[in-house]
Amino acid sequence: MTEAHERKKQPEIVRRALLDCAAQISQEQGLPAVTLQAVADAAHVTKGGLLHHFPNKQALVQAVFHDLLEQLDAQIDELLEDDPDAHGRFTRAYIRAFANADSQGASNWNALPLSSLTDPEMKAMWSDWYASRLARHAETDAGPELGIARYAADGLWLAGLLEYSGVEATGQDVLIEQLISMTRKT
Amino acid sequence: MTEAHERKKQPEIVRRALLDCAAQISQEQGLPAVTLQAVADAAHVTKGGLLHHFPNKQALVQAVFHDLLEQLDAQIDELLEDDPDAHGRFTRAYIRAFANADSQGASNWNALPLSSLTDPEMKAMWSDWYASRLARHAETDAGPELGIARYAADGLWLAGLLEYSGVEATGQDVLIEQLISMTRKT
DNA sequence: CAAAACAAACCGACCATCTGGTATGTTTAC
DNA sequence: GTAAACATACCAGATGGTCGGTTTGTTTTG
Repeated sequence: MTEAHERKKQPEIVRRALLDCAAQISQEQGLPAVTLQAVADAAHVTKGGLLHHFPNKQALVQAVFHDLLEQLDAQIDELLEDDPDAHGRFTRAYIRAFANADSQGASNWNALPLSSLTDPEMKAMWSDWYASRLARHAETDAGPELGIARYAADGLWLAGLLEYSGVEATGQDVLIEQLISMTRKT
Repeated sequence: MTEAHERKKQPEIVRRALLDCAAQISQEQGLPAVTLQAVADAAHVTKGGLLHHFPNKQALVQAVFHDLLEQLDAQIDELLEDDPDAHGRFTRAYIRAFANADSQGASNWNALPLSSLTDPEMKAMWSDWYASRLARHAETDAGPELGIARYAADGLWLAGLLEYSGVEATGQDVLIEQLISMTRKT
């Protein structure tokens, strides 16, 4: 993204740029548009340079996915800290994280996770993350009501991608708050 | 799919075969595997023959999507008839339809709808269908609780695709019944 | 009713383009 | 000076799509 030029030979910066550019292309034009050439061009590197950082395309895409997962993980941790209520704490953070990912423009959290269903390894990545996270919060976030709330958050996020983007955004905040209230102890 | 051979020059059958084969390939190997050649081979037609029925690949994929939408629509209508309770009738049918699409093997209802987020036209197809259907059942299926139930159904369906397929299928039926109960009048 | 005329259904070869990937060279950092 | 960080050149394969032609079905005509 940012002109990672001028400064010479800074592999970590280049690597970051590659990840960011790949994520952006994926969200703006869909995963099929994420070609080695396109990513390399966007990051002001040649295809050879790209393939120096990632041995093949699969590795690149998976790295992007892993990166997004880490961002999500971090954001959830952040939200967890600001929540005094114990019961359903993780579920609330989960809901809010996906709500942000949906509405805010800063989200690279679109096409990739969906299209990743094709790739078994990425499927496993998500499954593992979700399972481990759920295990960690078993004491506060078990129970079917909370599970439904999380599923609804997924559905809401999915719906956000399907809308004409913009239309009928009204009422979404209300729905999210209603989901949050579902996580409170009855 | 079926040997649409022997019987000569039956365009409607060939067209159906092409749609079915494309749908099957898409669900078994993901949408990127849906190539003109692959679909044509599977339907025992040449690429030229395929392109006689569909002017280009986009038209083919959109036709498949349209077809799946019609199937969903029909199944929902079926479920609607067997439901004596008025309030939340559509929402229950929606939930059950997606639950079936998820668990049953007969579902071609996987990769395509997801990957279709790339294509604006298919996005619109879904949006339009959903909006019109919602308008038709405005009197029985308005209200945020029912909306949440539907969103949760979406999320549940999505989760079904992400699982290792098989593991933890337990409890899913319970969750669905819980969703159904959410649609009853309070 | 048969044959000609037309149109639809389908085939097979071909092509321009793009894709991921390799192999090899050149530059920079330590 | 040596190893990492890149660039350049190149390729083999696949993909979507076009085009001319052939087969099959339908309609028209005498």
